Amino acid sequence: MNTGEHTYDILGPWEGPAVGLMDLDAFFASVEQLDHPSWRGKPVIVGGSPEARGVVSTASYEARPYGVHSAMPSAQAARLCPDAIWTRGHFDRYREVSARVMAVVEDETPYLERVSIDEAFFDISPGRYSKEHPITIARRIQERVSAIGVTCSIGLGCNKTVAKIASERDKPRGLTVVMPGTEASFLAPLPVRAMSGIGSSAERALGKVGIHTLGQLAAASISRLSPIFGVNAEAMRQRAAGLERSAVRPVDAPEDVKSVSNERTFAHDLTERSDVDAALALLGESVGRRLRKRGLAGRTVTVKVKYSYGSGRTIQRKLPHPTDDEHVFVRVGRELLDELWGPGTHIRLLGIGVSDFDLDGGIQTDLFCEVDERGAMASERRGLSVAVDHVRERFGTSSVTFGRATRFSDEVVRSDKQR
DNA sequence: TCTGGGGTCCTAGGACCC
DNA sequence: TCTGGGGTCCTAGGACCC
Repeated sequence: MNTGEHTYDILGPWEGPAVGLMDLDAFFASVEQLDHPSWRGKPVIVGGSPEARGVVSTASYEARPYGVHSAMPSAQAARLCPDAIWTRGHFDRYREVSARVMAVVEDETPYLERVSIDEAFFDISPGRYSKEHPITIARRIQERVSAIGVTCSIGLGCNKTVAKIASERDKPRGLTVVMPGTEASFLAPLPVRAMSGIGSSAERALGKVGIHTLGQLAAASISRLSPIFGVNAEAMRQRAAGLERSAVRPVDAPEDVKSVSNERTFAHDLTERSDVDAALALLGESVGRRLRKRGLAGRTVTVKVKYSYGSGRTIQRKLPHPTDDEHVFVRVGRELLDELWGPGTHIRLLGIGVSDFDLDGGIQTDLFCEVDERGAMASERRGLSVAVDHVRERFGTSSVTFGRATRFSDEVVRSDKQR
């Protein structure tokens, strides 16, 4: 529990809305420590390998004093903290723990808005669902989450912007409360970058017109903000002033997916077109499997490339019919690649994605099979894809690989093991 | 040994239609 | 015979988030 200026042990009355933001502390690393008791109390880093141009996804609190943090290149993290325990991560397990945590919060209030695997807003305004004091509920959420084996920090305030910023004040295991009526003075001295939605680009643009703090942003004229935020200028000003009123909106994550994609940065640039095609097939397999698992079929195929000299391109094409079959969308992906490929091309990153979903993937795909001139073949291939998915579920991802993808797959495994 | 792998949302221009 | 305007679809790219 925080003992700082924004925490209150004596519960005064709470007037108006109460919104919380729960953030799981060093979540991926904490799950690893939960699952590996011998890793507890030691620096643990979840991320890509230092040899393969990886970056840090999450560093445990034991690793942070060494200067290791999220998004840092793994090579740098390995130099700073040579004794760290490294893992690439176990995302199915993280999803499982996350679901249990979210169920705890949802048990306290049905007004839950999951924003990522380790974060959620919740509305605990007195009288809306429970009459209990918001601070009482927030403390109980922290206790109940701890019982699962991970910890969380919570920010509590009158709206989402305030709750989010408060949650970052005191980690891990912090509870930071901004009492109603104090939000303007809480926000005013903070740098504009503290507010979500303002990244490096907006920060730079605001700096050029002399706006550095949220207080200055709250006091700025719309004519000064419009060139930077466009139609959102008024909303951003309101948020900076502590006046945001956007609702906590319950979202069921699975049905809300807008796109499914897979991309990879290679330890060594790809320079042979045959390797690129094989890589695309392998990336596409995972996309197809995830689409079928969720019952999604999409109409737009996107291919993404980053070249060795840093610049990147995306290119997409709309299909006549939605598909969840990688044999279909990888073939389109290869055609799109023709436009990004030329002599001497060095590819550092390659990705493929499917978006623009129809409501019912399965039925739409069957329609596709009927109208396609090679419909029978497409239907057979689909049966094969589903069968392969089942084998993978039981025996692991590397148990089945198609023709040309095999060579690429071996190379990936080798480079992963160089560490 | 400098920069990942998911995503979402917005903008802007061209094509095309009426 | 020379130029309007609105609407929608498609595509590429940028900003931002965890």
